Amino acid sequence: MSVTGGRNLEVNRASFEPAYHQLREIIRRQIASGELRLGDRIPPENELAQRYQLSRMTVRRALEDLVEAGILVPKRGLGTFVARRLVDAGTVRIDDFSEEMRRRGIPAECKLLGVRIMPADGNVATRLRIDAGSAVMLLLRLLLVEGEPVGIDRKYLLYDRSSRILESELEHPSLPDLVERETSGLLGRASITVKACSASQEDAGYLGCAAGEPVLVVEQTLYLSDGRSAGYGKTVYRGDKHYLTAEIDPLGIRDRDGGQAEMAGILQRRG
Amino acid sequence: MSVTGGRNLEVNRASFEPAYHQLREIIRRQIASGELRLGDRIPPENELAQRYQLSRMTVRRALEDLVEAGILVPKRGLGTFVARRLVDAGTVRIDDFSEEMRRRGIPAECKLLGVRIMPADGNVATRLRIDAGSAVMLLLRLLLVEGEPVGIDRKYLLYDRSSRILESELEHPSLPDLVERETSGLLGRASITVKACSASQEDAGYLGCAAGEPVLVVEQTLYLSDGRSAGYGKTVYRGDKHYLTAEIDPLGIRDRDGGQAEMAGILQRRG
DNA sequence: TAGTGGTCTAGACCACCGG
DNA sequence: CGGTGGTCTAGACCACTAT
Repeated sequence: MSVTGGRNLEVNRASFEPAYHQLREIIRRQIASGELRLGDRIPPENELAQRYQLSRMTVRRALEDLVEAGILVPKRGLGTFVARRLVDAGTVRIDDFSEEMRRRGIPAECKLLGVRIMPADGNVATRLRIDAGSAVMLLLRLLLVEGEPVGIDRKYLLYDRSSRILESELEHPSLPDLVERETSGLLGRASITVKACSASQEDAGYLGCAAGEPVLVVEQTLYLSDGRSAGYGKTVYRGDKHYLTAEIDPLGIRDRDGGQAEMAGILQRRG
Repeated sequence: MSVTGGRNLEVNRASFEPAYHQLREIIRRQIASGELRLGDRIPPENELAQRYQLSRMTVRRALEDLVEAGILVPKRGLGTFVARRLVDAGTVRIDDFSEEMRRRGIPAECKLLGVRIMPADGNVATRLRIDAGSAVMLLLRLLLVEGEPVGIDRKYLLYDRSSRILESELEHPSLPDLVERETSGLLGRASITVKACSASQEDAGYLGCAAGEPVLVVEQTLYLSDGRSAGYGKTVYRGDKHYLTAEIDPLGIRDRDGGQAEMAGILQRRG
């Protein structure tokens, strides 16, 4: 209680928690509590080093994480400032259905309806950059929650007759999984789109709804490093049964529990 | 041409480009070219330091960026490895319409249709965690591309009669913009959902389509650090005229032009 | 000019992991 | 055990910014 007047404002060098973790959380708490306000300049790195008895490199390591998270904004020659905007836009993570449901804690199943070798139609051929009619492999899966279909998933791969797909590996395949198993070459780039459409007659049949009902469509195309396409996936979700969601919480306010800094993980991925 | 046989494999200390930038790009190029393959172990940090005549801390600074991007995976006691999976899921950035169109390079307009003080209906009241019927402020904007409406945007704010909204500031407001202007307090957390719905009669009128047509709905709720809600935005896009999209390109393969490492920016945000 | 962040060094000790 | 990455130090020089 000597210097600024708060608690938890010193770095405990005896702790197993790295010093830069501790300093990072101290600063984060100072922002969350209002002790540091949006747009404020924080003390210079040298001052923080003196204040907390750390080397400047260690102080920088602490600030680095907060800068990466968009919470601090360094300005050369001027100082480091608390961002004026902690929450701006957001990002929605696109996972394969099984993964997403696991993340959300919702019990879900995937039912493999079939694996077929078939000629590519126009859309698939365009996506895979092959001639229409070329042989492609299709994996068709029904996505269910509580036994009710919520989505129908199609994954198309360039057909290579030398490959052997193991049935046992098809339970929860993500598109990258499949492509990596089927293709030699570096999987380097991907493209994603999310849109709203009307359910086709065929999809409505799978989904147990009427044709024309709104569906959420997530498409993913994967490319190899040489520019070739490697795989195309299209997942069609019933609009009334599935949605995408994300939480943005840069200061870890939701998870605050007064305990030690176990919320450090929040910084690791911005999502 | 003394050591490993490629070009561009030395760090030029006379360059203005930081050494860690150069080493990072060397390693990235080695992965993109196949010289380093997925799952490979890269040389230990001490070896890289010797090889490129850098200190170990500088080597670590170079690797740090690649680890953050998910391209390298360090394992304590074992070494640092090229990730087996460079492209897994992806993230779709959710921007305000104007921002998103600017990013995509599509000319677009926003037309403010009105600002109203009105009682909150059930949905809005729930989102803002207030009683139904409480006064809220609504900003209604029509989103257009080439003069055609593609979306209708509603932003709801807790109404504070002490505030003065300037008409001139309402052209391209994002929800965080508005909330910050209207609310005192730290804007600390946000929640986003993306779903497919049928156009309501009212929205169909704005969008120039039939009621029941599929629409893409993006909802955003902002919270203050004390847990109160601060703003709720709902943007309804014509399903046939607007979609969300993202490109994932961890190795910068799309942008490679053979020139110097001007593609460094790719690492800065995973998006 | 003085102060700031950006980069870099040449060490150090540690925890972890395989053999 | 030896090698690896994780952390940390106490300096250094630089480019940038404001005054």
